[in-house]
This record gives sequence, structure tokens and C-alpha cells, in this order.
Amino acid sequence: MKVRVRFAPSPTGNVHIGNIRAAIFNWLFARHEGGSFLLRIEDTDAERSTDEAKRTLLDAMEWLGLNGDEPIVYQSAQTAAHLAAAEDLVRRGQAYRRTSPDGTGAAVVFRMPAEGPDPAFIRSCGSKSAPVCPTEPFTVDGTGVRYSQVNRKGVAVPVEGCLAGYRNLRVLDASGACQFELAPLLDRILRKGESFTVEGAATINYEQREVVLPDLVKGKLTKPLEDMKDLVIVRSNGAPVFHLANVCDDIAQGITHIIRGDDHVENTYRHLFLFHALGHTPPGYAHLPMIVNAQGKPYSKRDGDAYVGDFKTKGFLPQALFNYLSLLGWSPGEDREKMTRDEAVRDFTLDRVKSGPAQMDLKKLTHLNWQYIADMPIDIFEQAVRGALGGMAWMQGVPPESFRAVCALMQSRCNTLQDPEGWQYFFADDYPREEKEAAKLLGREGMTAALERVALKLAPVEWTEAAIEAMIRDVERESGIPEGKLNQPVRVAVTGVTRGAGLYETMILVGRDRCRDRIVRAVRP
RNA sequence: GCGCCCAUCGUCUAUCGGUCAGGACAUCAGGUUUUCAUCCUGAGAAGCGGGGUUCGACUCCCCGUGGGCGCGCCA
Repeated sequence: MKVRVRFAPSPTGNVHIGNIRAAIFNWLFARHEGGSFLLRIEDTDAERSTDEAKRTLLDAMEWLGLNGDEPIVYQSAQTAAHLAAAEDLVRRGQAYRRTSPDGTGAAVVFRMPAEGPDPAFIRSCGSKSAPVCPTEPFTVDGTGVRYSQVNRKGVAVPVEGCLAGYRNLRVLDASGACQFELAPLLDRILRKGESFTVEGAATINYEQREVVLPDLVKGKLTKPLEDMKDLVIVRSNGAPVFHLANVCDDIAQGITHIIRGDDHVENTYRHLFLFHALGHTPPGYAHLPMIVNAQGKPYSKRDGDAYVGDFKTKGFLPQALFNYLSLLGWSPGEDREKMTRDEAVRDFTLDRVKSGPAQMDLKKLTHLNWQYIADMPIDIFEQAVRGALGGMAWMQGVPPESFRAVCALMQSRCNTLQDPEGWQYFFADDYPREEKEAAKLLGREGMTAALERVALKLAPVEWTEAAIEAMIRDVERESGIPEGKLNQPVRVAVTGVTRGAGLYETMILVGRDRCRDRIVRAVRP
């Protein structure tokens, strides 16, 4: 069967790198398997969904090259199908209505199957016995089983579970006499809505069963069925709930594998039942570990760095972010990190995905970004820098040849596309200066005189690196300055900063007149 | 509280019972260089704790500890 996966975010707030990482893994898996990658926007939460969020989401997807293979599905347009599915479940006795707490309406509740043949994902664990707090009532009705247990501190704590979790339940009093037996009454409870209350129960016995979820990254996951509850699938206001909508849409879109964050595993146990009740074999599941912030905590709204759009504005390349994110929780199994999309597609398999959480490391992303920038053809780099610089005022009137020359000189020194904002001194005279450093370098003994000599000799010197260097060496000798010690003062005078490309090539690009004027201004403010 | 999941250098990771536990980022120390960046050398840095199983465990099992997730008429 052809693989079909989907990325199904809800457009509330900005797209998170955790989400986008899930999108990347889905995309990688689809491409590796030669399948389809679909995008579904789960916009049923009208309160929180915004067009703004939808747009930033789509922008991020496009920026990262996560192209979908079919038209986008909007969940809000599928409501009728969701409701029809719910009605169907009610008709077949697999769901029931329950009036809302405020009595204004009735929600549709999906019942974990308490009778009939077990689906393949349910497994019996043998009989189980559990103590019951005798002073609290034990009740059974169509919505489940409720009783209390005594904890270590001697306090009664309520326990609640679905009917399905208590197959062949027997309630015993302190003497061991059976007070209640579920199996013979099941039909009356389910069909006639009868309920039963037992007082003074001491022990319960039942056949324990568990849900088995074969996860493609975490292996076999299980969950005791008695820990699960029936679940609301349609609100009393008539709106379908996430679980129903999600499963219905996955069925409608023919999804074969669901790859999502592992914060969904608990939902998956329930979705398994929904797929089954709706007459479908559940898809394969792969639960991805979470990405945590620098504090090792899950990303929250406070973490500004977590939003995909920010990476773009901070000057990161989509290829670099894609590459970096694909390495968070996955590795090709060799010591290979920088790789093309094609390489990642070729090597990506779910069984190589790690199951522990991963922490985002901005330094490493930056390093990767630097590598990608260094590898860019100069034309592309120049274009990217122009785009990133946008319409900065000092860009006005810069001759294309000069700009290109500066790009060529500075490319290998760029960590991000934001770095070129510091190139201002090449083109304009109102650039930021490292005043403290400048004062230190310019204030040295005899420096003023030496720099004035440099300014003087600048006019006639041949405008080549070699000639400029020779001239500066001359001035050093004439001024009694140790060889090489004049470079930094000249640099700071000419550029305002203490770090940059080679001084002589920098000077050539800054221009003869500007160099002279800046040196003069530096010594005589 | 109950349930589920996770656990290798500071960080991302390799290892699918036998390795001097490897790589990358970061850090530190040298070298090259007119500063920076590059480049080259080198260093420090890890199997959460306790029990098992085994000739042998980072790897398998159990307990504990720590962290995460879930327990909504949110998604």
C-alpha cells in the first residue's frame, strides 16, 4: 500500500519548531517511501484559530520547502462528515448521549467497546484483584465504573474507568461473598440504561486487559484498559471534538502512517478504538520525542526562539534549519551531519528515530548555517544578502560591483544573513563604532602622528594591497612602531571595528578618500 | 494521586552483549595569519543510582531517582 502521511497542525499561535520538526519527519518519511505528504489544517477551534496563524504556517512550510502533494484539507469544512460518523456510532450502539452538566444539551460520548469480539490491539492480562474502600459506594452504569480506593495516607480517592476495562467484574464484600456480577447484567446496563450501586464492597475481581500500540519509534506501548474512560466526541453545542475529527479525517484522507509528537500517545490509545469502531484498521504510528528549550523544559509561549518565522528573520537559511532539525532525534547512523535533502530522504527511516527528548542548540544551528552560507555560489549569496538587508537606508546608491566585492570578501565570515548589517562601514559614513576599543588603540604613544602620516601617504600610494601594506610598514619604521602594530589602529580608524577581513583589501573596498578622511577624523575629532 | 513514556560528554548523537565508548557543536591550549574568520595540532569532557541475568552489560530484566506526557464537552 502506498504510504500517505499528513502534517495536521492547528493554526493557533505561531508555528513551533517542534511542530515543524514533525512536519519535516513526515515529509522525509513520505519521500523516502515514495509516498504522499499531505497538509491538513485543523481549524475547528474557532476561538483560537486565526488567519494570521494560518498564513505564518503556510509561509514556514513554503520557506522550508515542505511542499504537500495534494490540496490542503481544512478540517472546519469536514464537520458534516464528522457529525455523520458520530450519528452512525450512536445508531450502532457504540456511542451514547450524555446530558451536559448544565443541562442545556447532550454530548455524544464514544463508549470503549465493552462487548463483542476484541480488536487485534486488545490483549488480556489475566485476572486482577483490587481493594475497594468499603465506606464509599461502588457504582456501575452505562458510562462506566466508579468506586474509591484507600491511599497510603488512609484517604479515599475516587477511581473511574470505562466498562470495557472491567470485563467479568465481580464485586466482593469483606467476607468474600459476591455482591455483584457484571456479565449477566451487561445487556441491561447497556441497552436499558440501568445502573447499580453496591455498598460495603471490599474487593473487585476482573479480567484485566490492555491496549497494545505498536509504535514505529518507541516499540510496543501498552496501557491498561481500566485506566481509560469513554470519550466525548461531539460537544453538547454540536461541535465535533478533536479526537473524532482527527480520526475521521485521517480515514477520509487514507492516511497510512501518523507521525506526530509523543505528547499524543495517550490520545492514540483512544484513537485506536475510534478507527476500529468506524470500521477501519488503525494506521501505523510513530511518536516523536519532544524538543525542549535551553532549560530542558518544553517550549512555551515565552520562548521567542521557538517560532519558525524568527529563524528566517534571524538570518538562518532554510536548508540549514531543515538539516539541523532533521538531526534532532534522528541520525543517519554514521558520523555525517551536514547533508542535502536528497541524502536525508535516502537515509531516513523511523527506526532510527531516538525516543528521548532533544534540546535545541542554537550554536550548532549557527555553525551549520555558516557552512551552508560558505557553500553558496556568490550570486546566490549576494541575492540572499540583498533580500535579508531589505531596504536598509545605507544600501541606497551602493554600486553593484562594490556590493558584490564586499559579498565576496565577507561571505566566509558570515554566520547568518543578519551579519551583513555590520557591513555598513564599507558604504556609508554613519556606521557604528567600537568607541572604547578605538580609544585604546588610537591613544597609544606616537599613534596620532603615525596615523597622520598614513593619511598623508594615502593620496599618492598605488591603490593595491601590496602597496598599501608597504606604505604602512614604512610609516611603522619611520615612527618607531613595531612591525604590524599599526594595522589595528588603522583598521579601527577606517572601519570603526576591530575585527574584519584583511585590512588592505578592506581599505581598497572602503575607498581611498574615505580611508583618508576617516583616519584624519579619528585623530582629530 | 493514578497511568504511560524517557535517561551516553555542557548540547546533538554513534553503539543494536565483547569498542582504548566514536563523531559534531561548544569550551580550553598551541600553530598559521596584519585583526577576524578559515585552516592545522592537541586537551579536558559521558554510560543517573542499586540490584540481577551473563564468561562478559552502556546495551537485556527489576527497583529506585530524575524528567516529560496524559488523566477536558482544548487541540
